[in-house]
Amino acid sequence: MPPTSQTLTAERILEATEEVLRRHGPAKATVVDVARALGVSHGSVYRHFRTKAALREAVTKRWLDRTTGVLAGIVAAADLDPETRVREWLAALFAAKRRKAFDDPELFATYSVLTTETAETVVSEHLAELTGQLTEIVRAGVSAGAFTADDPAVTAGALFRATDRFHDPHYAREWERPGVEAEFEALVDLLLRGLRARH
Amino acid sequence: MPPTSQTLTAERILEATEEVLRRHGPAKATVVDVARALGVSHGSVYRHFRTKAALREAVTKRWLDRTTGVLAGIVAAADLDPETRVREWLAALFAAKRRKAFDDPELFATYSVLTTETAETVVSEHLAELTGQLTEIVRAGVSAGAFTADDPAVTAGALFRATDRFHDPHYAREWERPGVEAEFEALVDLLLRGLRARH
DNA sequence: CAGCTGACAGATTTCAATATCTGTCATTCC
DNA sequence: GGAATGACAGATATTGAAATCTGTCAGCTG
Repeated sequence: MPPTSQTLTAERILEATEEVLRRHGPAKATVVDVARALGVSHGSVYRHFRTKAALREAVTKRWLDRTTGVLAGIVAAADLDPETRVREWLAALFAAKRRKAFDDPELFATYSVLTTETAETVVSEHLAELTGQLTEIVRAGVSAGAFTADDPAVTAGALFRATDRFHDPHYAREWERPGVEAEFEALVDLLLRGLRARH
Repeated sequence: MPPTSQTLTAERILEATEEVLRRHGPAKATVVDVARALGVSHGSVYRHFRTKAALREAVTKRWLDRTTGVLAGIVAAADLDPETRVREWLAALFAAKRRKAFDDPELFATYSVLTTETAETVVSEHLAELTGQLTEIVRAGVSAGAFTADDPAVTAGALFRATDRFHDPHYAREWERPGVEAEFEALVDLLLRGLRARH
């Protein structure tokens, strides 16, 4: 490992951590490994992250935030009609998760483990942000008269939970089974029928 | 342990196995323990179950079937209107799972582990039976003109998956959080709106 | 003097020897 | 003779000693 004599930043540590996690998996990735990969002593890593848990938490948050970013675009697309936006947002969420799980199964498994062991707050903030985005879309649909929803936040929560199977990593194995696409479509159809305002 | 000199049946072995699992948990429950509890040699257990896996599978099936039995009653109640039947069936499923998880958390955890390690077929047959029951109710609702559903089996599948969070043991921790009841109601309301036939 | 190092104590993990368990089957028992 | 036993081989789990890791901090370095 080259001693890469740049200044040591939190960002560089996170990159190295991700690399170490990819190489060794969550069980065997150590702070010493991360330090070695950066060509520094492990004491230096502790200057930027108080504990190993904090480091893992930060790298997990980074990973989760990447997905959030992708979806933000659909929330912003206010020109589309409400139904299409809900449909596309849910489809994009499913597609994003599935792509991650399929493209690099080991890294996905690694982060699945991290999300279960990491502080509750990181994950629940991630989920809160996602349902927040969905609430935004539902609210716009209600304003436009396309949807019926007493409380958009509650309804968005229901939509999000109803589609758990298609974004919760716990179900990742199911995502490659044939027919999932159809199951997803059938569920979203049902949900959108329930969401539609009666004329 | 008294040597209980009754004839050794598969049923008695299953009862003893459940007891041993309750006492020792899934990781430490051995066939030798089961035999000891029955006052027989472990060779006798192997006369009734070819492998330890088969024994665990049988005891798991027994446990799953108990839930299925409870719900069958609601399917049979053809006098209720379709919406009420769907609502009550889903509520009964949630209630049954939640009761099991709450009344005896350790045994519930034990069986949660067993269902993940046990042969895929036992669990998927259980799920198939449940969605079968739900299909029955949806089909009756369509016949009565109360529901719209191109294919009742597909729709029932969507309903079942949409409510995963409220019956999949993986989410058991969520079931004691305050507000779950409301979340459940909101979701079922949304689903029933989607299911209703347009007049 | 701000950032980094490396030695250190206590916690955790690894590893190999030991003990227990699974599954079989020749023999015993009723 | 049908059911149960218990000794056995190979597989799996447990244990405790040694190695590694986490987190701290006094001191070095540029």
